[in-house]
Amino acid sequence: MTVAVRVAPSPTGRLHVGNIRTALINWLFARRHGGTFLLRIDDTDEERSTRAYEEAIEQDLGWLGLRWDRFARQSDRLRHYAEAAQKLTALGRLYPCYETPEELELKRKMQLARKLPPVYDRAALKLSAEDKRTYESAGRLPHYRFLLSDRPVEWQDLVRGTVRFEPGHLSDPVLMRADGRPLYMLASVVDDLELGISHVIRGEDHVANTAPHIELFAALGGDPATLAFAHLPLLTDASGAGFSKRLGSLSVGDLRASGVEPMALNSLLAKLGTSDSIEPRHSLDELVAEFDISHFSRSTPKFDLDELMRLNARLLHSTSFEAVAGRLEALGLSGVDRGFWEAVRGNLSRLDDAAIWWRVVHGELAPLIEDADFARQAAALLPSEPWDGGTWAAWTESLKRATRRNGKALFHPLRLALTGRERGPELAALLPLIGRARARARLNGEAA
RNA sequence: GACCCCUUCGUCUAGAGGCCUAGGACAUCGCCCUUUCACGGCGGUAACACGGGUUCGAAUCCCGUAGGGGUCGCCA
Repeated sequence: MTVAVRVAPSPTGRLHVGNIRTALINWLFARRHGGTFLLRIDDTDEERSTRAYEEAIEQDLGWLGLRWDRFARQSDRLRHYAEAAQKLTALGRLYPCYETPEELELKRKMQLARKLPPVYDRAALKLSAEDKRTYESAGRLPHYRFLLSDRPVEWQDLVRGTVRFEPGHLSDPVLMRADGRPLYMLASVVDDLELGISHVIRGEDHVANTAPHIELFAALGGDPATLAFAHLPLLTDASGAGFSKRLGSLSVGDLRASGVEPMALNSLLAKLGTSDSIEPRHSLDELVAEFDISHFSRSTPKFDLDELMRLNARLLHSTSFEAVAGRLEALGLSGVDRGFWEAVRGNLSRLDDAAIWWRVVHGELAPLIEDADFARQAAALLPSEPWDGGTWAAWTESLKRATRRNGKALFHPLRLALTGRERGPELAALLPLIGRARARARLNGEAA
Protein backbone atom coordinates (compact mmCIF):
# COMPACT_ATOMS: atom_id res chain seq x y z
CA MET A 1 0.00 0.00 0.00
CA THR A 2 1.33 3.42 -0.93
CA VAL A 3 1.27 5.69 2.05
CA ALA A 4 -0.18 9.14 1.43
CA VAL A 5 -1.08 11.45 4.29
CA ARG A 6 -2.35 14.96 4.47
CA VAL A 7 -2.40 17.78 6.92
CA ALA A 8 -5.36 20.05 6.39
CA PRO A 9 -5.24 23.32 8.29
CA SER A 10 -7.84 25.96 7.69
CA PRO A 11 -6.23 29.36 7.08
CA THR A 12 -8.15 31.09 9.84
CA GLY A 13 -5.21 31.67 12.18
CA ARG A 14 -1.61 30.82 12.88
CA LEU A 15 -0.62 27.21 13.51
CA HIS A 16 -0.67 26.36 17.21
CA VAL A 17 0.83 23.56 19.24
CA GLY A 18 -1.97 21.13 18.42
CA ASN A 19 -1.81 21.75 14.67
CA ILE A 20 1.95 21.47 14.68
CA ARG A 21 1.81 18.16 16.48
CA THR A 22 -0.66 16.74 13.98
CA ALA A 23 1.37 18.06 11.07
CA LEU A 24 4.61 16.68 12.48
CA ILE A 25 3.18 13.25 13.19
CA ASN A 26 1.69 13.03 9.72
CA TRP A 27 4.99 14.11 8.23
CA LEU A 28 6.97 11.60 10.28
CA PHE A 29 4.54 8.85 9.38
CA ALA A 30 4.91 9.62 5.68
CA ARG A 31 8.71 9.71 5.84
CA ARG A 32 8.87 6.60 7.96
CA HIS A 33 6.83 4.64 5.45
CA GLY A 34 8.23 6.11 2.27
CA GLY A 35 4.98 7.91 1.57
CA THR A 36 3.95 11.38 0.52
CA PHE A 37 2.86 14.33 2.61
CA LEU A 38 0.14 16.57 1.23
CA LEU A 39 -0.49 20.08 2.50
CA ARG A 40 -4.14 20.81 1.90
CA ILE A 41 -5.52 24.23 2.64
CA ASP A 42 -9.08 23.81 3.89
CA ASP A 43 -10.39 27.23 2.99
CA THR A 44 -14.02 26.46 2.24
CA ASP A 45 -15.06 28.82 5.01
CA GLU A 46 -14.73 32.01 3.00
CA GLU A 47 -15.69 34.25 5.86
CA ARG A 48 -12.81 33.25 8.06
CA SER A 49 -10.11 32.10 5.64
CA THR A 50 -7.44 34.48 4.41
CA ARG A 51 -4.46 34.22 2.10
CA ALA A 52 -2.33 35.92 4.72
CA TYR A 53 -2.95 33.06 7.14
CA GLU A 54 -2.32 30.56 4.37
CA GLU A 55 1.10 32.09 3.81
CA ALA A 56 1.78 32.17 7.54
CA ILE A 57 0.97 28.47 7.77
CA GLU A 58 3.36 27.69 4.95
CA GLN A 59 6.08 29.72 6.62
CA ASP A 60 5.47 28.04 9.95
CA LEU A 61 5.73 24.58 8.41
CA GLY A 62 8.88 25.66 6.64
CA TRP A 63 10.37 26.89 9.89
CA LEU A 64 9.69 23.48 11.42
CA GLY A 65 11.37 21.83 8.45
CA LEU A 66 8.22 20.05 7.32
CA ARG A 67 8.32 20.14 3.54
CA TRP A 68 5.26 18.99 1.66
CA ASP A 69 5.40 16.78 -1.40
CA ARG A 70 2.02 17.85 -2.69
CA PHE A 71 -0.17 20.87 -2.27
CA ALA A 72 -3.89 21.43 -2.75
CA ARG A 73 -6.23 24.28 -1.99
CA GLN A 74 -9.89 23.47 -1.61
CA SER A 75 -11.08 26.74 -3.08
CA ASP A 76 -9.35 25.62 -6.30
CA ARG A 77 -11.28 22.37 -6.34
CA LEU A 78 -14.89 23.52 -6.01
CA ARG A 79 -15.82 21.85 -9.30
CA HIS A 80 -14.91 18.44 -7.86
CA TYR A 81 -17.17 18.95 -4.88
CA ALA A 82 -20.07 20.02 -7.08
CA GLU A 83 -19.63 16.90 -9.19
CA ALA A 84 -19.57 14.71 -6.11
CA ALA A 85 -22.77 16.36 -4.91
CA GLN A 86 -24.46 15.59 -8.21
CA LYS A 87 -23.37 12.01 -7.97
CA LEU A 88 -24.75 11.70 -4.45
CA THR A 89 -28.02 13.25 -5.50
CA ALA A 90 -28.33 10.71 -8.30
CA LEU A 91 -27.71 8.02 -5.73
CA GLY A 92 -30.45 9.37 -3.51
CA ARG A 93 -27.97 10.03 -0.72
CA LEU A 94 -28.14 13.82 -0.79
CA TYR A 95 -31.35 15.56 0.19
CA PRO A 96 -32.45 19.17 0.46
CA CYS A 97 -33.43 20.63 3.82
CA TYR A 98 -35.17 23.94 4.42
CA GLU A 99 -34.81 24.55 8.12
CA THR A 100 -33.19 27.83 9.08
CA PRO A 101 -30.25 27.79 11.49
CA GLU A 102 -32.60 29.20 14.12
CA GLU A 103 -35.09 26.40 13.60
CA LEU A 104 -32.38 23.77 13.87
CA GLU A 105 -31.08 25.37 17.02
CA LEU A 106 -34.56 25.27 18.49
CA LYS A 107 -34.96 21.60 17.61
CA ARG A 108 -31.69 20.79 19.32
CA LYS A 109 -32.68 22.67 22.43
CA MET A 110 -35.96 20.81 22.64
CA GLN A 111 -34.24 17.45 22.22
CA LEU A 112 -31.73 18.35 24.88
CA ALA A 113 -34.53 19.44 27.20
CA ARG A 114 -36.10 16.02 26.74
CA LYS A 115 -32.70 14.45 27.48
CA LEU A 116 -32.42 13.14 23.97
CA PRO A 117 -29.29 13.35 21.83
CA PRO A 118 -29.60 16.38 19.54
CA VAL A 119 -29.64 14.41 16.32
CA TYR A 120 -31.28 15.73 13.15
CA ASP A 121 -34.77 14.26 12.85
CA ARG A 122 -34.74 13.98 9.04
CA ALA A 123 -37.95 15.97 8.80
CA ALA A 124 -36.87 17.17 5.36
CA LEU A 125 -37.11 13.65 4.02
CA LYS A 126 -40.86 13.79 4.48
CA LEU A 127 -41.28 16.99 2.51
CA SER A 128 -43.42 16.69 -0.62
CA ALA A 129 -42.53 18.36 -3.90
CA GLU A 130 -45.31 20.81 -3.11
CA ASP A 131 -43.75 21.67 0.28
CA LYS A 132 -40.40 22.30 -1.34
CA ARG A 133 -41.95 24.57 -3.96
CA THR A 134 -43.66 26.51 -1.22
CA TYR A 135 -40.39 27.04 0.64
CA GLU A 136 -38.55 28.07 -2.48
CA SER A 137 -41.20 30.46 -3.64
CA ALA A 138 -40.94 32.00 -0.19
CA GLY A 139 -37.26 32.59 -0.96
CA ARG A 140 -35.78 29.80 1.15
CA LEU A 141 -32.80 28.09 -0.38
CA PRO A 142 -32.08 24.53 0.70
CA HIS A 143 -28.94 23.18 2.28
CA TYR A 144 -28.12 19.55 1.62
CA ARG A 145 -27.57 16.63 3.92
CA PHE A 146 -25.97 13.27 3.33
CA LEU A 147 -28.28 10.36 4.15
CA LEU A 148 -26.46 8.09 6.55
CA SER A 149 -27.15 4.38 6.38
CA ASP A 150 -28.87 2.52 9.20
CA ARG A 151 -25.90 0.25 9.70
CA PRO A 152 -23.20 0.54 12.33
CA VAL A 153 -19.80 1.75 11.13
CA GLU A 154 -16.62 0.23 12.45
CA TRP A 155 -12.93 0.75 11.78
CA GLN A 156 -9.56 -0.26 13.18
CA ASP A 157 -8.07 2.94 14.47
CA LEU A 158 -4.26 2.92 14.54
CA VAL A 159 -4.31 4.56 17.95
CA ARG A 160 -7.66 3.67 19.46
CA GLY A 161 -8.16 0.14 18.23
CA THR A 162 -11.63 -0.95 17.18
CA VAL A 163 -14.04 1.99 17.08
CA ARG A 164 -17.71 1.50 16.38
CA PHE A 165 -20.57 3.90 15.85
CA GLU A 166 -24.16 2.77 16.16
CA PRO A 167 -26.70 4.27 13.79
CA GLY A 168 -28.98 6.86 15.33
CA HIS A 169 -26.26 8.58 17.32
CA LEU A 170 -25.21 10.80 14.47
CA SER A 171 -26.94 13.46 12.43
CA ASP A 172 -26.94 13.31 8.66
CA PRO A 173 -24.10 15.73 7.98
CA VAL A 174 -24.75 18.89 6.02
CA LEU A 175 -22.59 18.69 2.92
CA MET A 176 -23.62 21.85 1.15
CA ARG A 177 -24.69 25.18 2.55
CA ALA A 178 -27.70 27.10 1.34
CA ASP A 179 -25.33 29.38 -0.57
CA GLY A 180 -24.01 26.38 -2.47
CA ARG A 181 -20.61 26.21 -0.80
CA PRO A 182 -19.33 22.78 0.15
CA LEU A 183 -18.70 22.01 3.80
CA TYR A 184 -15.78 20.29 5.43
CA MET A 185 -17.16 16.76 5.22
CA LEU A 186 -17.80 16.85 1.47
CA ALA A 187 -14.60 18.59 0.48
CA SER A 188 -12.49 16.53 2.80
CA VAL A 189 -13.80 13.16 1.66
CA VAL A 190 -13.72 14.05 -2.03
CA ASP A 191 -10.11 15.12 -1.63
CA ASP A 192 -9.11 12.08 0.36
CA LEU A 193 -10.59 9.92 -2.37
CA GLU A 194 -9.35 11.80 -5.41
CA LEU A 195 -5.91 12.55 -4.02
CA GLY A 196 -5.40 8.97 -2.94
CA ILE A 197 -5.00 9.49 0.79
CA SER A 198 -4.17 6.25 2.59
CA HIS A 199 -4.01 7.36 6.24
CA VAL A 200 -5.98 10.07 7.97
CA ILE A 201 -4.07 11.02 11.10
CA ARG A 202 -5.76 13.72 13.16
CA GLY A 203 -6.93 14.70 16.61
CA GLU A 204 -9.56 12.75 18.47
CA ASP A 205 -11.95 15.65 18.12
CA HIS A 206 -12.58 14.06 14.71
CA VAL A 207 -13.56 10.54 15.80
CA ALA A 208 -17.27 11.20 15.47
CA ASN A 209 -16.65 12.55 11.96
CA THR A 210 -15.10 9.31 10.90
CA ALA A 211 -18.27 7.25 10.67
CA PRO A 212 -19.90 9.63 8.15
CA HIS A 213 -16.49 10.04 6.54
CA ILE A 214 -16.31 6.32 5.82
CA GLU A 215 -19.89 6.15 4.57
CA LEU A 216 -19.42 9.12 2.28
CA PHE A 217 -16.14 7.73 1.01
CA ALA A 218 -17.88 4.49 0.10
CA ALA A 219 -20.88 6.27 -1.43
CA LEU A 220 -18.53 8.18 -3.73
CA GLY A 221 -17.03 4.94 -4.95
CA GLY A 222 -14.09 4.63 -2.60
CA ASP A 223 -13.09 1.39 -0.94
CA PRO A 224 -13.00 2.02 2.81
CA ALA A 225 -10.45 -0.75 3.14
CA THR A 226 -7.91 1.57 1.49
CA LEU A 227 -8.39 4.35 4.02
CA ALA A 228 -6.96 3.97 7.50
CA PHE A 229 -7.55 6.27 10.45
CA ALA A 230 -5.55 7.25 13.49
CA HIS A 231 -7.01 9.57 16.12
CA LEU A 232 -4.52 11.04 18.54
CA PRO A 233 -5.56 12.22 21.99
CA LEU A 234 -5.69 15.99 22.19
CA LEU A 235 -3.08 17.82 24.23
CA THR A 236 -4.02 19.58 27.44
CA ASP A 237 -2.07 22.31 29.16
CA ALA A 238 0.07 21.62 32.22
CA SER A 239 -2.89 22.00 34.57
CA GLY A 240 -4.89 19.46 32.59
CA ALA A 241 -7.30 22.00 31.14
CA GLY A 242 -8.59 21.21 27.69
CA PHE A 243 -6.45 22.12 24.78
CA SER A 244 -8.57 24.80 23.22
CA LYS A 245 -9.00 26.61 26.51
CA ARG A 246 -5.40 27.75 26.80
CA LEU A 247 -3.03 26.02 24.41
CA GLY A 248 -5.10 27.19 21.49
CA SER A 249 -3.54 30.57 21.85
CA LEU A 250 0.03 29.30 21.83
CA SER A 251 1.05 29.84 18.22
CA VAL A 252 4.22 29.16 16.31
CA GLY A 253 4.81 32.88 16.35
CA ASP A 254 4.69 32.99 20.14
CA LEU A 255 7.00 30.02 20.40
CA ARG A 256 9.52 31.54 18.02
CA ALA A 257 9.43 34.77 19.95
CA SER A 258 10.20 32.79 23.12
CA GLY A 259 13.40 31.54 21.54
CA VAL A 260 12.17 28.02 20.90
CA GLU A 261 14.28 26.07 18.43
CA PRO A 262 12.21 24.25 15.82
CA MET A 263 13.97 20.98 16.60
CA ALA A 264 13.23 21.37 20.31
CA LEU A 265 9.55 21.64 19.46
CA ASN A 266 9.77 18.74 17.04
CA SER A 267 11.67 16.60 19.53
CA LEU A 268 9.01 17.15 22.17
CA LEU A 269 5.94 16.83 19.99
CA ALA A 270 7.15 13.69 18.22
CA LYS A 271 7.38 11.83 21.53
CA LEU A 272 4.93 13.44 23.92
CA GLY A 273 2.23 10.90 24.72
CA THR A 274 4.36 7.97 23.58
CA SER A 275 6.38 5.50 25.57
CA ASP A 276 9.61 6.85 24.05
CA SER A 277 12.01 9.00 26.03
CA ILE A 278 11.88 12.65 25.14
CA GLU A 279 15.38 13.70 24.19
CA PRO A 280 16.78 16.54 22.15
CA ARG A 281 17.24 15.58 18.51
CA HIS A 282 19.10 17.72 16.02
CA SER A 283 17.45 16.44 12.88
CA LEU A 284 14.08 15.30 11.70
CA ASP A 285 15.79 12.25 10.22
CA GLU A 286 16.53 10.98 13.71
CA LEU A 287 12.90 11.42 14.67
CA VAL A 288 11.81 9.61 11.52
CA ALA A 289 14.01 6.65 12.40
CA GLU A 290 12.51 6.49 15.89
CA PHE A 291 8.91 7.10 14.90
CA ASP A 292 6.26 4.46 15.50
CA ILE A 293 2.64 5.50 15.64
CA SER A 294 1.74 2.49 17.74
CA HIS A 295 3.72 4.07 20.59
CA PHE A 296 1.04 6.68 21.16
CA SER A 297 -1.22 6.02 24.09
CA ARG A 298 -4.90 6.74 24.33
CA SER A 299 -4.81 9.17 27.24
CA THR A 300 -4.37 12.92 26.92
CA PRO A 301 -0.82 14.13 27.51
CA LYS A 302 0.00 17.48 29.05
CA PHE A 303 1.97 19.99 27.08
CA ASP A 304 4.22 21.93 29.43
CA LEU A 305 5.98 25.03 28.15
CA ASP A 306 8.61 24.72 30.89
CA GLU A 307 9.44 21.24 29.68
CA LEU A 308 9.84 22.62 26.16
CA MET A 309 12.19 25.34 27.36
CA ARG A 310 14.32 22.85 29.27
CA LEU A 311 14.52 20.67 26.21
CA ASN A 312 15.39 23.76 24.21
CA ALA A 313 18.36 24.45 26.49
CA ARG A 314 19.55 20.85 26.34
CA LEU A 315 19.33 20.94 22.57
CA LEU A 316 21.42 24.10 22.40
CA HIS A 317 24.07 22.63 24.72
CA SER A 318 24.82 19.93 22.18
CA THR A 319 24.35 21.98 19.02
CA SER A 320 27.34 22.15 16.69
CA PHE A 321 28.87 25.42 15.57
CA GLU A 322 28.17 24.62 11.92
CA ALA A 323 24.46 24.30 12.65
CA VAL A 324 24.15 27.81 14.05
CA ALA A 325 27.02 29.83 12.58
CA GLY A 326 24.76 31.63 10.12
CA ARG A 327 22.20 32.47 12.74
CA LEU A 328 24.86 33.77 15.12
CA GLU A 329 26.15 36.08 12.42
CA ALA A 330 22.59 37.23 11.87
CA LEU A 331 22.38 38.07 15.58
CA GLY A 332 25.23 40.48 15.04
CA LEU A 333 28.09 38.25 16.18
CA SER A 334 30.24 39.03 13.16
CA GLY A 335 33.31 36.88 12.88
CA VAL A 336 32.01 34.40 15.45
CA ASP A 337 34.01 31.19 15.57
CA ARG A 338 33.82 27.69 16.92
CA GLY A 339 35.88 28.51 20.00
CA PHE A 340 33.42 31.11 21.16
CA TRP A 341 30.41 28.92 20.50
CA GLU A 342 31.81 25.92 22.33
CA ALA A 343 32.81 28.09 25.27
CA VAL A 344 29.33 29.52 25.79
CA ARG A 345 26.76 27.08 24.40
CA GLY A 346 26.49 25.17 27.69
CA ASN A 347 25.13 28.29 29.33
CA LEU A 348 22.41 29.11 26.84
CA SER A 349 18.69 28.73 27.31
CA ARG A 350 17.96 30.28 23.94
CA LEU A 351 20.22 31.02 21.04
CA ASP A 352 20.10 34.79 21.28
CA ASP A 353 21.57 34.56 24.78
CA ALA A 354 24.83 34.06 22.91
CA ALA A 355 24.83 37.81 22.26
CA ILE A 356 25.23 38.43 25.99
CA TRP A 357 28.49 36.49 26.06
CA TRP A 358 29.59 38.01 22.82
CA ARG A 359 29.44 41.39 24.53
CA VAL A 360 31.36 40.02 27.50
CA VAL A 361 34.11 38.87 25.18
CA HIS A 362 34.13 41.63 22.56
CA GLY A 363 32.17 44.51 23.98
CA GLU A 364 32.70 47.01 26.69
CA LEU A 365 31.46 46.34 30.19
CA ALA A 366 31.81 47.83 33.62
CA PRO A 367 33.66 45.32 35.83
CA LEU A 368 32.46 44.51 39.33
CA ILE A 369 35.37 44.98 41.69
CA GLU A 370 34.98 43.43 45.13
CA ASP A 371 38.52 43.98 46.34
CA ALA A 372 40.55 46.53 44.40
CA ASP A 373 43.91 45.48 45.82
CA PHE A 374 43.37 41.88 44.95
CA ALA A 375 42.15 42.76 41.48
CA ARG A 376 45.19 44.92 40.80
CA GLN A 377 47.45 42.15 42.00
CA ALA A 378 45.66 39.77 39.64
CA ALA A 379 46.11 42.19 36.76
CA ALA A 380 49.83 42.46 37.47
CA LEU A 381 50.25 38.70 37.37
CA LEU A 382 48.50 38.28 34.02
CA PRO A 383 50.80 36.19 31.82
CA SER A 384 51.98 37.59 28.53
CA GLU A 385 50.24 36.54 25.37
CA PRO A 386 49.66 34.34 23.39
CA TRP A 387 46.96 32.81 25.54
CA ASP A 388 45.39 29.44 25.27
CA GLY A 389 43.28 26.99 27.25
CA GLY A 390 46.04 26.54 29.80
CA THR A 391 46.50 30.23 30.55
CA TRP A 392 43.74 30.38 33.12
CA ALA A 393 45.19 27.54 35.20
CA ALA A 394 48.71 28.96 35.08
CA TRP A 395 47.54 32.44 36.01
CA THR A 396 45.23 31.43 38.85
CA GLU A 397 47.93 29.11 40.20
CA SER A 398 50.43 31.94 40.49
CA LEU A 399 47.78 34.21 41.92
CA LYS A 400 46.94 31.59 44.49
CA ARG A 401 50.55 31.41 45.62
CA ALA A 402 50.93 35.18 45.73
CA THR A 403 47.73 35.92 47.61
CA ARG A 404 47.21 32.68 49.54
CA ARG A 405 43.63 32.78 48.41
CA ASN A 406 41.86 29.77 47.04
CA GLY A 407 38.44 28.41 46.26
CA LYS A 408 35.61 30.85 46.00
CA ALA A 409 37.62 33.72 47.50
CA LEU A 410 40.07 33.37 44.64
CA PHE A 411 37.75 32.71 41.73
CA HIS A 412 34.58 34.63 42.47
CA PRO A 413 36.13 38.12 42.37
CA LEU A 414 37.94 37.24 39.15
CA ARG A 415 34.67 36.23 37.50
CA LEU A 416 32.96 39.42 38.64
CA ALA A 417 35.78 41.59 37.41
CA LEU A 418 36.27 39.81 34.13
CA THR A 419 32.64 39.30 33.11
CA GLY A 420 30.63 41.63 35.30
CA ARG A 421 28.40 38.68 36.17
CA GLU A 422 27.88 36.17 38.94
CA ARG A 423 27.74 33.18 36.68
CA GLY A 424 28.66 32.12 33.21
CA PRO A 425 30.79 29.81 31.11
CA GLU A 426 34.04 28.31 32.32
CA LEU A 427 36.59 31.08 32.66
CA ALA A 428 39.36 28.86 31.34
CA ALA A 429 37.59 29.01 27.99
CA LEU A 430 36.45 32.61 28.26
CA LEU A 431 39.73 34.22 29.34
CA PRO A 432 41.65 33.69 26.07
CA LEU A 433 38.65 35.07 24.20
CA ILE A 434 38.58 38.20 26.33
CA GLY A 435 42.28 38.76 25.75
CA ARG A 436 44.97 40.35 27.85
CA ALA A 437 44.33 44.03 27.22
CA ARG A 438 40.65 43.84 28.07
CA ALA A 439 41.21 41.52 31.03
CA ARG A 440 43.86 43.82 32.44
CA ALA A 441 41.71 46.91 32.10
CA ARG A 442 38.71 45.26 33.73
CA LEU A 443 40.79 43.99 36.62
CA ASN A 444 42.02 47.53 37.12
CA GLY A 445 38.44 48.65 37.39
CA GLU A 446 38.15 50.24 33.99
CA ALA A 447 35.19 49.78 31.70
CA ALA A 448 36.53 47.86 28.71
C1' G B 1 -28.48 15.57 28.85
C1' A B 2 -26.71 11.47 25.49
C1' C B 3 -22.72 8.84 23.39
C1' C B 4 -17.35 7.73 23.11
C1' C B 5 -12.45 7.70 25.32
C1' C B 6 -9.10 8.09 29.44
C1' U B 7 -7.21 7.45 34.93
C1' U B 8 0.31 3.69 37.09
C1' C B 9 5.94 8.17 40.47
C1' G B 10 5.39 15.83 39.89
C1' U B 11 5.32 14.79 34.11
C1' C B 12 5.39 11.30 29.61
C1' U B 13 4.84 6.29 30.09
C1' A B 14 6.24 0.33 30.42
C1' G B 15 2.94 -3.19 32.11
C1' A B 16 -1.88 -7.34 27.98
C1' G B 17 -3.32 -12.76 35.87
C1' G B 18 1.97 -15.04 38.78
C1' C B 19 8.52 -12.63 35.67
C1' C B 20 5.97 -6.32 39.78
C1' U B 21 9.07 -5.90 47.07
C1' A B 22 5.84 -2.05 39.57
C1' G B 23 10.59 -0.72 34.95
C1' G B 24 12.44 3.63 31.91
C1' A B 25 12.86 8.87 30.63
C1' C B 26 12.29 14.06 32.21
C1' A B 27 11.94 16.84 36.71
C1' U B 28 13.62 16.72 41.83
C1' C B 29 17.17 15.51 45.92
C1' G B 30 22.18 13.83 47.40
C1' C B 31 27.26 12.57 46.26
C1' C B 32 31.44 12.83 42.78
C1' C B 33 33.70 16.28 39.20
C1' U B 34 34.11 21.61 39.52
C1' U B 35 35.44 28.84 40.85
C1' U B 36 29.76 29.49 39.09
C1' C B 37 26.21 27.78 35.55
C1' A B 38 25.98 23.73 32.37
C1' C B 39 27.84 18.93 30.98
C1' G B 40 29.16 14.07 32.66
C1' G B 41 29.22 9.89 36.36
C1' C B 42 26.90 7.46 40.61
C1' G B 43 22.90 7.00 43.96
C1' G B 44 18.11 8.30 46.33
C1' U B 45 12.86 10.01 47.02
C1' A B 46 8.48 9.15 44.37
C1' A B 47 2.81 5.91 41.46
C1' C B 48 -1.12 1.25 40.25
C1' A B 49 -7.96 7.30 41.51
C1' C B 50 -11.65 4.94 45.03
C1' G B 51 -15.04 0.82 46.38
C1' G B 52 -16.80 -3.96 45.50
C1' G B 53 -16.24 -8.59 42.99
C1' U B 54 -13.86 -12.98 40.05
C1' U B 55 -9.35 -15.91 41.15
C1' C B 56 -4.90 -19.95 44.85
C1' G B 57 -3.07 -15.16 42.96
C1' A B 58 -5.10 -8.56 39.92
C1' A B 59 -1.80 -2.64 38.10
C1' U B 60 -3.61 -6.35 34.70
C1' C B 61 -10.50 -9.32 34.19
C1' C B 62 -15.85 -7.66 35.71
C1' C B 63 -19.28 -4.04 38.10
C1' G B 64 -19.92 0.55 40.38
C1' U B 65 -18.25 5.52 42.05
C1' A B 66 -15.32 9.78 41.40
C1' G B 67 -12.35 12.79 38.28
C1' G B 68 -10.64 14.30 33.36
C1' G B 69 -11.02 14.72 27.97
C1' G B 70 -13.91 14.61 23.41
C1' U B 71 -18.40 14.94 20.37
C1' C B 72 -23.44 16.21 19.56
C1' G B 73 -22.59 23.48 13.84
C1' C B 74 -25.45 25.71 7.08
C1' C B 75 -16.91 25.74 11.69
C1' A B 76 -12.81 22.79 10.45
